[in-house]
Amino acid sequence: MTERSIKKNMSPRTPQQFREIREEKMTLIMDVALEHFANEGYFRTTISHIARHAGISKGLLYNYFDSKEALLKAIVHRSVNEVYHYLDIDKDGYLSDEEFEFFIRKINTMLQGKKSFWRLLFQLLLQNDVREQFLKAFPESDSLIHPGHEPGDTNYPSQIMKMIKDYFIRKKAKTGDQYDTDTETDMFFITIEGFALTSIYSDYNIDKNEKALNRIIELFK
Amino acid sequence: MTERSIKKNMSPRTPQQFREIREEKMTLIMDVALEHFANEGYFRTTISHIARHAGISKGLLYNYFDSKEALLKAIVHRSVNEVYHYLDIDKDGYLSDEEFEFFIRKINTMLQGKKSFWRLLFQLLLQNDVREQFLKAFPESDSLIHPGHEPGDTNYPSQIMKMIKDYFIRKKAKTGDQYDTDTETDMFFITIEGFALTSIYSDYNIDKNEKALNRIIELFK
Amino acid sequence: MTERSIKKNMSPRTPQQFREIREEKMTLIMDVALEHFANEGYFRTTISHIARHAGISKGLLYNYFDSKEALLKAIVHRSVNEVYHYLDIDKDGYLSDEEFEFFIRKINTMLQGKKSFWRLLFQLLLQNDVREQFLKAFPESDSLIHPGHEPGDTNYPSQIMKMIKDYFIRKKAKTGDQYDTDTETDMFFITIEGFALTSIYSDYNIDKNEKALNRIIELFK
Amino acid sequence: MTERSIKKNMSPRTPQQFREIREEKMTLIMDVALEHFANEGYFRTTISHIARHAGISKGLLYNYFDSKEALLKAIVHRSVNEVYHYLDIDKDGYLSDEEFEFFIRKINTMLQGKKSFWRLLFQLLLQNDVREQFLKAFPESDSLIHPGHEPGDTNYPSQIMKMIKDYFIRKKAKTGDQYDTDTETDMFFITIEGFALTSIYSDYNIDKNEKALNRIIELFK
DNA sequence: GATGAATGAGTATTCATTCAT
DNA sequence: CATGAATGAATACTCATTCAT
Repeated sequence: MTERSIKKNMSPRTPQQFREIREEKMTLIMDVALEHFANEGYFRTTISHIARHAGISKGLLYNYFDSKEALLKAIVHRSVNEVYHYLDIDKDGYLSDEEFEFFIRKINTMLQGKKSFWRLLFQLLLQNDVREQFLKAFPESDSLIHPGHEPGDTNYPSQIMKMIKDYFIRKKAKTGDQYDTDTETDMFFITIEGFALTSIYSDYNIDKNEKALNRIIELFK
Repeated sequence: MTERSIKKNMSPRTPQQFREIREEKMTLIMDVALEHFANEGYFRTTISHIARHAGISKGLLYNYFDSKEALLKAIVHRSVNEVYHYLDIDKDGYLSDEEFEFFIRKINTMLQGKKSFWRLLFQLLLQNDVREQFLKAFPESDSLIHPGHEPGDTNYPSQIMKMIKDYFIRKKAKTGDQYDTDTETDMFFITIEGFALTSIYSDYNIDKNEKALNRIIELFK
Repeated sequence: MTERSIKKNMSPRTPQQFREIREEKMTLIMDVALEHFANEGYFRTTISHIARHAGISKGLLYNYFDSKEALLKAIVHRSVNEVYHYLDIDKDGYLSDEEFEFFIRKINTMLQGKKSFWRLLFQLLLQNDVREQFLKAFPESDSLIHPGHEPGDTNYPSQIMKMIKDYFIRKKAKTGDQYDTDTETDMFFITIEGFALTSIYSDYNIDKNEKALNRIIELFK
Repeated sequence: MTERSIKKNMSPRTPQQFREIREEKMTLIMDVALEHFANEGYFRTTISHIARHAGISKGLLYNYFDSKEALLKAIVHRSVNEVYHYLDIDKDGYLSDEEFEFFIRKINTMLQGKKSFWRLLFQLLLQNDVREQFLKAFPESDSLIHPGHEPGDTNYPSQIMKMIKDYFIRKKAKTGDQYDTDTETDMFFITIEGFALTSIYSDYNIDKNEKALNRIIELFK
């Protein structure tokens, strides 16, 4: 009995098992990479570093991802999709009055649970050329991140932007408030962005976060 | 008398002239570098690239700055000092009611005039380790950038934070508003940050900016 | 069965194999580097040069050694350890009369076999600052290289120094010679050093070397 | 009266004064350079460093010396000439019995007074290729440094070597000692070299030096 | 699937030397 | 005579990526 035949006798993995191993490893790699990309920056993080911290070899990493950039894109894709799914944006694109507060709280939960990702995303988007590429790859994410960069934003009303704007139009009609709906929509995004930026630091105070969140709801609901 | 014979006056440059040359070149280099660091990111910007765009040799750049990182630090130092000076924070540390609106508009002017710098600074500060170094180097800048990382902010009341808080305390006393002053201060910083982040993109709409600015003043004044 | 199908056995290298490859390559690099460092000097020897002569890429060299200086240090460490081991200094630290001649001949053998290393070491140690570092790294080697820098050598009697001194004390007692033992020890080291310096040139005459060696034994035995 | 005419009125330097200034500066530069070359090594010492420590500009240094290598050569030339002159070798090339002890003491004085130079020279000569160049430039210095590298040294009997050998021939004839004159000459050079190497460190003990010196005289006189 | 040795193109950095003033 | 800004060729070092096993 050769050594080889011994190996043959060990219960071979099923295709299903292979797929599971693959996905587990990919997730592991992406998690480790995200953490380092976010904390030390994409360029300062080396593939060797990621592989070592993930407990695998560089070669294997390249078995899963074609390149460092592909890894980055996979991470962004994954998280953006999660965000979309989580925010339920595709569903009906309508934000009822009852849903508004819930929506804001959802955003907060999302931020808290994925601080690293947001830190990374902000870093990337602040580089003009990366940002352009990103917007091409995720045209829908535009207003998720920054509202109205396009000169004349009515031309590119992304779904989420439209959803919020509709909310403020209805609110104005109902309450008789005198604000300009476009500006109010912008203010809402500005506030959310400021809130996001402030809260994605690991050492940010959780109490302050909650209080600010309540205040935001108070202001815009 | 030919131009050549004029040149023949071989009197050496005075120390003053040398100083001027130095400062001019350093400013040039820093300006060029900032632009590239901000748009393409620190790591993707090469020293060769900076030198070429500044119209000098790589060697000369190293005559003025010890390393790429030293160049980055010099840029940050310069700009932070300018900001401090511009915002006049050291002067009296007191923000009268009349000054409040003026202060916000000043912030806006500052942002518009130094978009590249702010884009760079945000990128850097989003990296946790860089941010720690920065806070060590500019302890006072703490709340200028992000308020309240310290658990219990009463322990580290930076001057600008204190100045704004005092403003809201007085406002509350005067108007009888029922807000929590700490939270209102935080909200102010959150809003300013969101506003900053939104407005530092080169393609950001100037009209929207002005409207948002007015709304912010309306909300907090 | 073609050669190709044999190769198709894709079993990965074992850790043992990896270790062997590593050690072989490190030895190769160090050998090549030593030769060039010794002959052309540390600074005039470029990493590219070493890599080319070792038949590897620069990158690989840096896979094994962190820097050019680390490579130099590794070489020195390796050789010094070999010398220590070869001279058997740690063993009993006692030099019997019978062993004395053998000891001198051993030194000669060691010099002849590692001329490059000694040429390099002498070069390095002649630089005061390098020498200080070296003495910190190898405190025991002190008298191996140069005896008596310390004012009052009784305070720092390194093992080899002590061993030789003891020999001359015994010799004096036995023969009734009237020399000062400290001075005789110094003279021995001085002579050995002069002998070493003279014999480490590749073109040095082997006959003269043998004659001088015999004369040294005659003088000090 | 223009500024220029004022300068004109200041007593202009005479050609003689110019020459003196020139020589003073050159000496200063060479002294500073030698010190650094010896302590930190030729390659680690930069021109900027030398200029700064000499209190002059780099440009001026190049006014005096064509290149870094030219500076090194000038230093070596100067010192070798001084050594020759000091040892009085050209004079008659004859070393009487009375002169022998004086000669050895002279060597010692020379070593003590120019430690840096000797440290530098040893460093240079230990590099095989530099050594070759040196021997071409100073053929006479050969035996000053190392005796008998040439295969069959009778072919290249340098003056100093011959002088010493003659001394030992006479000594043998007079005393009836049974040594081989060639070997004794070699041993003398070996001992002097070892003595030199040991004593050129700044921290070498002066007492030990004196004792060793006396012992050498005792041994070879 | 898994490993880490090996590559090489790229990048920061150094420093002797030149030159306008 | 004197300065130090300016150059550019050389060199150390990095790191994504490939590949044999």
